[in-house]
Amino acid sequence: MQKTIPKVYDPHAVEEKWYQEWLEKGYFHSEPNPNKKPYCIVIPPPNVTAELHMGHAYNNTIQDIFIRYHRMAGDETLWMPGTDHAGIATQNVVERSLAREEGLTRHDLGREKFVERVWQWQRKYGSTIISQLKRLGCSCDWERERFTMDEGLSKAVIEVFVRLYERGLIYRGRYIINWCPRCQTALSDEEAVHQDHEGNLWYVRYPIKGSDKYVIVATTRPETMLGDTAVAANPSDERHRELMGKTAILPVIGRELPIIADEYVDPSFGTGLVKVTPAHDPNDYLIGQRHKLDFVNILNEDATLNENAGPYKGYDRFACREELVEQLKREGHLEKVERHTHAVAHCQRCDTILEPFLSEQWFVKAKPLAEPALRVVQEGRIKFYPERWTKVYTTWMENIRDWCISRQLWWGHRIPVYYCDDCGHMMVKRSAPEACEGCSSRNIHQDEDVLDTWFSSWLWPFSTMGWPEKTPELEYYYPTQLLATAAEIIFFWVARMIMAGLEFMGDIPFADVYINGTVRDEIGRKMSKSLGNGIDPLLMIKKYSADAVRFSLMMLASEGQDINLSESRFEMGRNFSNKIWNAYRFLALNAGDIPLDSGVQEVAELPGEELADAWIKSKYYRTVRTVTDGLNQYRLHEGISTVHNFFWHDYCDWYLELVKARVSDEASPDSKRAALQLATGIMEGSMTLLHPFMPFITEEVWQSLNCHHETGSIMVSPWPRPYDNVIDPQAEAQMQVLQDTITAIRNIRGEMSVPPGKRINAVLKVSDNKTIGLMKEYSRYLIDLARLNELTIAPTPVIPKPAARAFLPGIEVHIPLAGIIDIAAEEARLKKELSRVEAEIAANEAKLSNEKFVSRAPEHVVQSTRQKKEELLHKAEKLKHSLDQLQE
RNA sequence: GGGCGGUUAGCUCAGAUGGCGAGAGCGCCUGCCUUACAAGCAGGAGGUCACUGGUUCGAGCCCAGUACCGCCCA
Repeated sequence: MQKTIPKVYDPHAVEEKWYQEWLEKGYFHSEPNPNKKPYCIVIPPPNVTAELHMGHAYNNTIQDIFIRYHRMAGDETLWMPGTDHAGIATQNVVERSLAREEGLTRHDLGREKFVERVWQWQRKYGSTIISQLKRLGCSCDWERERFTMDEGLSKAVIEVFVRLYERGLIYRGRYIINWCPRCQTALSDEEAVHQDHEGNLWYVRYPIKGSDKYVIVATTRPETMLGDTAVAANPSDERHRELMGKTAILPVIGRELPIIADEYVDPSFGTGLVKVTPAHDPNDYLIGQRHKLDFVNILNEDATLNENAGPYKGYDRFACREELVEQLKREGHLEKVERHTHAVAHCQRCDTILEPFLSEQWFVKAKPLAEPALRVVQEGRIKFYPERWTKVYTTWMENIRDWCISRQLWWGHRIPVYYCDDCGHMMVKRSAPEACEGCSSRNIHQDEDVLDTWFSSWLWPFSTMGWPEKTPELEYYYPTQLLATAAEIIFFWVARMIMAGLEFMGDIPFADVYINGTVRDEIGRKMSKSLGNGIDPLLMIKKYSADAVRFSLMMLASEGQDINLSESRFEMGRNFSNKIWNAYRFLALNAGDIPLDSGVQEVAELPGEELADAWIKSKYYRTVRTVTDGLNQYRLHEGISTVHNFFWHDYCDWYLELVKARVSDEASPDSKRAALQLATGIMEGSMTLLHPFMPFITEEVWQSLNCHHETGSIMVSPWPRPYDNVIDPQAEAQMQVLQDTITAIRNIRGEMSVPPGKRINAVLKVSDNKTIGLMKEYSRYLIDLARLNELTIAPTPVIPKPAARAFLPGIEVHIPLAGIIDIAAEEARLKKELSRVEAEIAANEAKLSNEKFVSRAPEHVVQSTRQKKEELLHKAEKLKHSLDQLQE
């Protein structure tokens, strides 16, 4: 015992130390290696502005587990990391700091200087989340870190834009898009977040021209009436048939509105008559096109009203609504107001209410790209885990709409389109043209807009590997094996990567998609900044260790289910770390200088003469099998909970307890060495199985164990091979008999309040000779773990009286403790057991007396029911007899 | 309105292809600083598996419907 090992595991220095070591040794780095099978995951690139939250911690732990597992399993494993330039989010952050610190807007600086500021910001803060991922233990290949605005990735973006344009899949057009008046940019449909709002439904009277009658239209956004250019009803709606072809007069403005018939109108909504505002509603826009209506835009880009709004010019949209409703009421145009809940689109980034806005934007024609992307999923070439997300994906793909990709921002990839100032000619080019192709003018300007950030991240699985160049990386790692991400970006990202992969690489980007659940707070609410209910993973890592955070998250998460989290959950991981540490401490303290290098790699080959040895090996290889299968089938929770259970309960509670006697000072050096060798081998194997989940403590323990380590690190050591032939049902059954006997004695001790330190006598009446042999051979197990003094094992021993008794199949346990037994307690204990047994007998009898059960249930089920009933009857008899004896 | 998930011990959750005495961790009760670990050890209490029908010899699990909670889409 040379060294002092602290009783409590201290993770802080350990985690720091090993991460550095791994980095220095280059274990995270991968190079194409034709001798090995590639295994590659591309990280869902976090926003450069992001700070690590629990969702990141969860998602990246999952990825790291698969990466570490496959690296150990012998694959050439690459985890490709990087960050995303996050156009709107990043521009917002920099604009805010500019305003706060210098009182400037981006317009004060001008585009070029502003973009330079963003780059400065990115260089300064962009690595925050990367260093946080390192703290979590992520084994990404940092030498390959990428950023969506890198030169190479930017080149890929331009290339893709040009190719799609040339294929006719990118077009510019004037359509209704989602407009954020605060960010002052267009957004894609996916960036418009719908929330239910308690609003009103205003019923407004529009006079009919040349009559004293009026029509009543219902609207949730009365201010848009200023842009109305028609009134419409469903052609099948009898109520309004005679109105068709007439003209209504728009109040306030006085514009004449044709009354038209259109299938789109829902007769059950409001009065069955709707106002049509083609420039401010996507459905009305389509009606407008069908009926060749006027498109009257009434809004400025900041959502104030423009000159088309007549008297309301210059009003904010909401002030206008209020005033306008007042005016309608005053002038008798307001029929009634109803409460009405409806979905309102908000900006995903800033939560501002969006406006459907008519403007000129760039779009990707989605259908031709979606068709093959739909097919590869339907054909099972790409699989979703859990499987149910397949339907979410296919439904979206089947109803896909064109993708608005232009953004009125400065931070991002600028659209590679150039216009001649003289002749207006438009050119789509990989690099800026010198002169106009049409008129040779040199007065050329580039499109002001940038591209949606997702227009670069949809290329991520191959742009990070050097596309459009033909690189060895693409050749070797593409398609990748796994994408692990959250459900909310299936549409934004997963679906589009599949489209891009097929279009530009001619192959799927990944084979499996693992969709992890959402991390929620303890009462099931999504963690969010505004609710302030988030738990900071970095803080948790400081308090409980990265291993504990990873372990606890995985213990809580079954496949794809959401997890409700509270800080106390991390104690689970901390406690388990401490358990591991102390098991190690036990071995180290006992081994001292004894070299434990057995010269063999596999636990299966380690000698072990005793039943417990065969048993623990058997349990260990069951665990290897379950964990390995679990990892291969994306059942992480099953994997980690199996090792946890094995290590804590089989290994620590039983095996190490049994080993204690074999390593005591009285034991022979040989037996001590053999026992420690196997105990250490199992420990080592357990660390290996745990390593993907808890990389740090497993490395620390593995390095500290006094045995062979030619690989230099657990993270590059081989994953345990399953040895199903070492799984030994007989040893397990025999051990189970001993364990049950020990537990029965412990139960009596507990119920009788016998102090743990006090040794007691036990008499075992065992009917079967084989079992007698077993129990005699391993009587030490009983004596040590049940804390016995004298132990009698015989077919017909002298049965002591009074005694506490327990009955197992073929075994009677008698604890003769005259004077210590509490007769009343024993009676209560036996009665309780008897009533439980009797209830069970009744249940089994009911089954067996059912003819259909006997005739239709499989033979082995009937058999085991019969046998169970027999055993229980026998036991009940014994219990009754014991109760009678107590009276004596 | 359409789709999906959830409802199992006080709390948070496991329970492939229906055959258990329905499990775990935390919490609770009892006894223990038993020389690896009190972040621990031993023992124990606690559940009509949301509800209603159905299929089946047999349902927590399969089918239909209902209720509540949550998410996605329109």
